[in-house]
Amino acid sequence: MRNDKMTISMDVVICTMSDDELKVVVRKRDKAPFAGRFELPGVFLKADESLKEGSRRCVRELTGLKSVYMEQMHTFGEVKRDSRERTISITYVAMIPESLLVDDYGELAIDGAEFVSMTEMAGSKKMAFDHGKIIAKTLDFFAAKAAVSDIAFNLVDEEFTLPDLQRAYELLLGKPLFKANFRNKMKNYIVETDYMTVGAAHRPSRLYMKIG
Amino acid sequence: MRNDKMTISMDVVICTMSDDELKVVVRKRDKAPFAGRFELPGVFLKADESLKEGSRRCVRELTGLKSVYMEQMHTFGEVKRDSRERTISITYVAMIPESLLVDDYGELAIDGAEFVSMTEMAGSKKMAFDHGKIIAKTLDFFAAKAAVSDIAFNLVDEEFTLPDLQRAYELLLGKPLFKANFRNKMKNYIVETDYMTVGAAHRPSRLYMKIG
DNA sequence: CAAATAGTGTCTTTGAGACACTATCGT
DNA sequence: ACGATAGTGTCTCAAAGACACTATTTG
Repeated sequence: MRNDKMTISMDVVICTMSDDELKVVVRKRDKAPFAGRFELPGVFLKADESLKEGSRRCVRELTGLKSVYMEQMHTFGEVKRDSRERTISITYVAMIPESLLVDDYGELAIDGAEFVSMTEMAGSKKMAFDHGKIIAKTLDFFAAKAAVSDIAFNLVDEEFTLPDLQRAYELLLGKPLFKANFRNKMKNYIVETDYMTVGAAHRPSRLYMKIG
Repeated sequence: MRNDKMTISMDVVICTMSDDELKVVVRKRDKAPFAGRFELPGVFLKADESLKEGSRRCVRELTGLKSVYMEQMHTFGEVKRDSRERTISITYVAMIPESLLVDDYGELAIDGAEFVSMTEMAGSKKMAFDHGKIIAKTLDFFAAKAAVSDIAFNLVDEEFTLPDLQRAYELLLGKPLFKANFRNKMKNYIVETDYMTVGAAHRPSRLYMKIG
């Protein structure tokens, strides 16, 4: 019986919401193959760590964050997806509120990494390897998942405004929602705090928190 | 940089509907570890085949069937899931109408394999390795998927009765459905044929086909 | 005041859920 | 006629979808 061993890469689609867009954290490759293109952050799985540990290590090494919402998304294994060597990519999705990723100037606070628009990179040749395909699949994953779960809450801070939460839902679902309907539905899952946003040139927005 | 290589096992949860239950095709192990327990059919992924090809090969070698509905489900990679050697299990789900699997006596027509109840094996210690956990996860996968897609059609023949299709939905969703409501909803996705079931000691049932 | 965004009231339409009934076979 | 399963009609209620309105801030 043949028993070919292979390299396992744990790649993570680290997503956040910024400038009314879904963004993903990427690095620019400086070596062949695909020099100059973007790649998803990834690590090689170690012999003594589980998939969850490996993907968490990837996020931790890059962002310094330890408790981040993560979920396994899909495993990619086309024979030639990496021209150098057969590599299986087990991909996880991470969702992080923007506030945890940016510095005081609103810039991504990770050396050698940057935010790029997910819709722009979905299926794009600007991404190295099959990473454009991975991002495209992530968008499908989001649309399916946001319709039946709470994942949108992972894109906002612990205290959030309803307009912000609605934007998160809309970006994940890929379609606009009616404000009044959205707010009615959310009523059951949130509680108001006593705080309001301040300083904007329009009516202030109340801050809410998630229930459960 | 470390780059540990690992063995990849493609394991397939081959499901069908039989005796008003979801059944999965398993083999009884005759060697340690877990001798005497059931295991899911699986193959080791070859260096020159994709994940899809590997999982299809598994199904083909076991059943002889070539065009079967299959979908990637989840990848399991706990360090000690196989005591002999670190093995990553990339699991696919296959759904096959019972008629394609059984002989003239209604018995599973595969040497050394048998049908067992999925609900009975979900999380059970009767399964080798973490295969009980894999089956449990498959049931969750089904419940989520059947609510938003047509996978249930994969459990019935090309021409099927509505009572049969409803049973498929109910088993996948894990809950009973109201007949009248179910039929109203299905109206848009099926067409009637001119044929009816015969011979049963009750009113005959019309055969339908899927649209699209 | 105007511009901009936050937030509410309410109508219509759709579909989920539920129940009761009728229909047609074999024995 | 009876037991069994197939199939239909219809009511209710909750949620989706849609629109129009009011409210509160800054400049």
